[in-house]
Amino acid sequence: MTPKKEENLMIRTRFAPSPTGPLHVGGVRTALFNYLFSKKNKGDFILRIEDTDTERSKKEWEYELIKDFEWLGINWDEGPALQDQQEINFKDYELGYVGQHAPYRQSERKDLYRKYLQQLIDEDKAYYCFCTREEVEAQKQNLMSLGEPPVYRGKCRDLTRKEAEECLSQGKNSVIRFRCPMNQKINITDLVYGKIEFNSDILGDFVIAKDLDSPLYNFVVVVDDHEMEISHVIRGEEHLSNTPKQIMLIKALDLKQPTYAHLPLILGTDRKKLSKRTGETSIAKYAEEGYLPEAMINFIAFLGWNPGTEKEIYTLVDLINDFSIEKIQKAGAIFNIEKLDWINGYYIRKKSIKELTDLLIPYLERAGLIEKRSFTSYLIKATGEEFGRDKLEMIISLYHERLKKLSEIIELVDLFFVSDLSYERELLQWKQMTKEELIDSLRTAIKILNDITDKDFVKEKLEAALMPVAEKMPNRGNLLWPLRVALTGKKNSAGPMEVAEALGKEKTLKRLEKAIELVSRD
RNA sequence: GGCCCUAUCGUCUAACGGUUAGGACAUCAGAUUUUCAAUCUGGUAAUCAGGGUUCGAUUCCCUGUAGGGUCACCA
Repeated sequence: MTPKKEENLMIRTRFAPSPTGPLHVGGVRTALFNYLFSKKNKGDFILRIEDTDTERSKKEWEYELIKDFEWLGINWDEGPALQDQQEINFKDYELGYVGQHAPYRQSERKDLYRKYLQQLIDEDKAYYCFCTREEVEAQKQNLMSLGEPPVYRGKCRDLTRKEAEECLSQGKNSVIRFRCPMNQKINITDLVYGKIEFNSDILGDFVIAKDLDSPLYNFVVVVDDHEMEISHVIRGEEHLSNTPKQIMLIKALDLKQPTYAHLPLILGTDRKKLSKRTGETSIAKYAEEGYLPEAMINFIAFLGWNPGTEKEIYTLVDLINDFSIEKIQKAGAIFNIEKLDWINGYYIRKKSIKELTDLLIPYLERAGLIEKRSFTSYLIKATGEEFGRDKLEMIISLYHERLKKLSEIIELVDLFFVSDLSYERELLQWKQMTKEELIDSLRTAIKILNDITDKDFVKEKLEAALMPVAEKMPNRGNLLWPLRVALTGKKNSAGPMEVAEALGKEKTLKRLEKAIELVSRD
């Protein structure tokens, strides 16, 4: 049992979420930094499920959380493991574990906690408290109004063991409090914030368990981090004020203190801790919106960290290579969605059309625009037409550079999947064109396009036929703008030739006729 | 209120105590365009305030100010 030297040097980090809701982007950042730090140092990254709060913890959130990390491409060396690699759904969800310290779910480690809890009680370092919540709350309010630290200074501290046992046997409601030593200096050397000193007086006798079988956060975290041999605790700054409590427990239990690194908060636009009030916080929602995992990783990594160079496009692997804890910022960082959009657009542009198409098909299907027919063919739901994968890729390529997030594809390409366009006739008009000029322009376009065979109905050929005529007009827009609007029904879109090609000759001409009809109508 | 943390363009940030305070996003202008996007070029824009220390502070120290976190039988 004597620890080997290598074990002491081993870097082991953990992310310890509680499955009480959707995974928060702040949680992702914490997990990411733990992951990067461990991988950078050839160490292990552990995922531990903190589900001691049985009221709020749900298996379903745990499942979602694991799926989210799978999506992000962050994996762990120890922790819950999906039973098989297959696509699973929540109904079939069952956990196995990988790693030497299983189980990794706190609800399954009760025996362990009880042992440590009992030890503290036996050594009189913890005691039963029978005060009611109301009493404690009133006391706290009173102390706050006096400007004193709002800590527990109750009477149960001095109960003899016998008195306590008596109350217990009477079935009185109780909690277990840590007998926190007074007037002790607690020094933390935080890897991000440096030296921080607390005085133990501000802690009071905090509650460490509801009963022997229901330990609470500050206690279990200490036990588990020790049992799992965590070397570095990297977590959000909101935990900084919990750290002295945990250190006091570590001392009482005579355990080894891990190294701490607290991460600055991710802020909303109101400069407060990011919350639903000021922006979307759930990583799954970002995935749904069509942000790419590599963009999320890249963006989140740069919230409170930078490599110190001007490079800012980073893959997960690059991040592992260049990550260093010294470069972590001390001040909170606002979650700047504009920059995220830019990074996401960048990664979208880096995708091949094939990859992008694969990513986009589910969005088109969900929007009810298309339906998959076979491996390479699809159905336009509005018209019943069948078309091939190559056509789909062609359409998507037109919008490759215009996409900031995947979900935007719908409003961009819907024009290819509807039978009738609807738009205001004013939109057809380019600059100061009269109604007659407009009709004339559309007729010209029809005439030119009609002469082109189906086979030659491709961008280059269309350009060759249309452009010379357009050049002769007072302004190219006189011909091209009405044509483009007639085909797309939109103020902004891809160019008219490529849209015409994607539409095909028949639909192109039909839409031009419709446009003339629309303009002529009185 | 107690304790703790923080402070450079609007935002994310760079700068051995010596730089015309740099970059990116956003924004503005120009180029390119039938529109939008993409791309290229250029511009606007910051050291919270006051004291020290120093030949010299964005940088070190103090005070103030402003923001934030936390004070659960949640994590």
